[in-house]
Amino acid sequence: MRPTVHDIAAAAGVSLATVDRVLNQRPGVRHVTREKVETAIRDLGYIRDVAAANLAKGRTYPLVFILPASDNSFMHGLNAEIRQAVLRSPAERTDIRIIEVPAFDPAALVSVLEGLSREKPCGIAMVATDAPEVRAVVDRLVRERFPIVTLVSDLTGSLRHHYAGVDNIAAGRTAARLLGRFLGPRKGEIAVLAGSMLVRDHRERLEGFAAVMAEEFPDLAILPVLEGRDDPEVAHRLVADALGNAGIVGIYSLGAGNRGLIRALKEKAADRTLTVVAHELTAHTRAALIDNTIDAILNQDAGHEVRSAIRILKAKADGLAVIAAQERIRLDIFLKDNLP
Amino acid sequence: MRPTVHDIAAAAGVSLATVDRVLNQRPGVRHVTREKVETAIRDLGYIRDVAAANLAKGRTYPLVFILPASDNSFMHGLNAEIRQAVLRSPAERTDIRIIEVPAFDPAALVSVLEGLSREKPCGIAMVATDAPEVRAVVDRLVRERFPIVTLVSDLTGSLRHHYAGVDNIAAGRTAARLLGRFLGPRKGEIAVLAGSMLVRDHRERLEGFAAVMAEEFPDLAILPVLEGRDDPEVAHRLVADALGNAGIVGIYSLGAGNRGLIRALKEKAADRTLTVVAHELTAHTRAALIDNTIDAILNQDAGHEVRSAIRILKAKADGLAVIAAQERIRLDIFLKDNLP
DNA sequence: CCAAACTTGATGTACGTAAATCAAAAAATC
DNA sequence: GATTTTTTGATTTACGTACATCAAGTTTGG
Repeated sequence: MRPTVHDIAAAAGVSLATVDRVLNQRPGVRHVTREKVETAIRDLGYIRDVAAANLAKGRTYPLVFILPASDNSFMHGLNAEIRQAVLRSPAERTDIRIIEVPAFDPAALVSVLEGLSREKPCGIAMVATDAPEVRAVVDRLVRERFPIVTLVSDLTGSLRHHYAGVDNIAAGRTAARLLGRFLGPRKGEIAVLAGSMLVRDHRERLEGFAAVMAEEFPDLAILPVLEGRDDPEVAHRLVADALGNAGIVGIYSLGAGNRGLIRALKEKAADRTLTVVAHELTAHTRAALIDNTIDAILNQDAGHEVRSAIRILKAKADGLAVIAAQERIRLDIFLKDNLP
Repeated sequence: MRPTVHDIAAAAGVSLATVDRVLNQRPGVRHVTREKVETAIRDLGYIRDVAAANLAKGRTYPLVFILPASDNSFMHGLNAEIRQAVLRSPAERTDIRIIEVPAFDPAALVSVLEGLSREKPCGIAMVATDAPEVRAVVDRLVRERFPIVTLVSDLTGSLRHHYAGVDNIAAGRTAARLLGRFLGPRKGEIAVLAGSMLVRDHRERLEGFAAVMAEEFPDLAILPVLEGRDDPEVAHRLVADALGNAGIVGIYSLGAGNRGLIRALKEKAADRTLTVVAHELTAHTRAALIDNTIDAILNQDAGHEVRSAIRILKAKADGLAVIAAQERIRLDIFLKDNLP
């Protein structure tokens, strides 16, 4: 059997109360006594039974998820996954609240975060908007000992404890290689459809994409980025216009709004053999992959991101370790053959 | 607060002891009383606190992993992941034992399984050897209420509760599409290196591969399968020989023993532009992907498989639900840009 | 050396469930 | 209606930890 508090008390020659004081870092223990207890803990390999401790404490984990109020499939999916997690709350002792903030609005995000510092949740997961003032509040909250993880979009250079999302530079690079390899010896131009170059993940995807294109596929030229604002209508118009250019052989869609892209492709390019790589698996992109309108989809598993964020926040709140490999968010590549 | 046993006792107008009898399916409760209690449970939305229950029971989960004693990187990796899980045992209340059986030996597997039926573990995870007699014992054990999951290699048509592994037909199909698309307009022959056609997962990969090749890439012909017995030396010899054929433009390696494949490629095909798709990410295949000897790697995450198997066995033992999406084992596709 | 401050022990209750025991009540059997 | 059997209640202990209280012990400082 694994050792209990009683065993350490006996081993250290102190009372249960003293062991408790050491374990929970309560005052009133002399330095030498504390060391005796800590030695016993190490020697016996004592590990606190978190389940029993939580039971005794009646602990719950109040968590807050901060999401941009964006009306696209991916954010809807992310929201749905968090609501799934809410359903599991009783079993997981979590108490999850979702706060929506206007998208691309650092000030709004900052004020929400400042409100939270009063409310004392035991963890915050946020889709970060990349701005200095956001970084500043996040750093302050981390210093005040709030566990914070960024979700989907990171806040590089901040003190956030963890990023639950994909490596977007790698995603862009992968898209470039897929597109380049699929096109083989063909030469021509590549159209890139993004949401907005103000969003860090989109910038990073483009950066990775452009890098590999330049290094390895010099016969393919990237056209100026089309900013579709993650809006299907805008995307449709931009892509339909762009397809007037007969030199386009491939498209990389690195943001949302793929519904518009797909419609434009079906209207204007049914007769052309375009190679298309898009991000985010939704009902629309899935159908387009199956009917060969899209050739490959890169995806991040929103469910995994949410579950991972929760696990990490709980672990941080308890000062426990996590299984690193389990928390790595993969870049999923879907061809029509390996769809889930 | 969520309701406790006390609340249902009060609501049903019975004593705590009776609630306990109902919850734990102990005898000595009249039918009508049992129904009263069950109604109260539903009405109040009572959920048993598994942590408290496990604490009270002093429950541990004795689990058994049965693996083939194969000396290849993948099985070593799988073994290592299980040992990692053993290290987490205290926190997870598991008690994991690994049993190795001779590979490809249904009789050995059967006798181990029969031995287990006496020992009463609360769950069994096994890399299945696909044979009728194995299916028979598995079905018998499942009927005797042992939770069983197959790992890596499935036992189709048996009553096993779950399969923690990838869809190998989809894997083969994906490999074919990658190879076909990467080769583009090139015509020629494709060499396939397998471990053994006696193993179900290898047969399935080939089946999926051949299907897509036939449907979509008629200019590429599949050569007779090279059976490398998952052994680097054998694989090396077979591939080196095969490369005498100048018509080969691509290789699909669907088993283990890739070290031999890679060496053969470097010796005999450094000057040729072969397209190569291989399975399983190891130190060797990773290096080969980076230096362009291999173009894509398909992988199954052994760590995920092990953790998933454990979660599922525990859930089955407690009669609880699992998060289906979390337990789906992805087919990972790695290009040199999205390596972990 | 005495008082104040600090340190430690002893003890009890709680968390939500499991499981056992024994007594009492109800139902079924004759 | 008495007897046996079944059902139910009441109560207790336990799991491993948290946390509070109070008494007793040990150090300090003056």
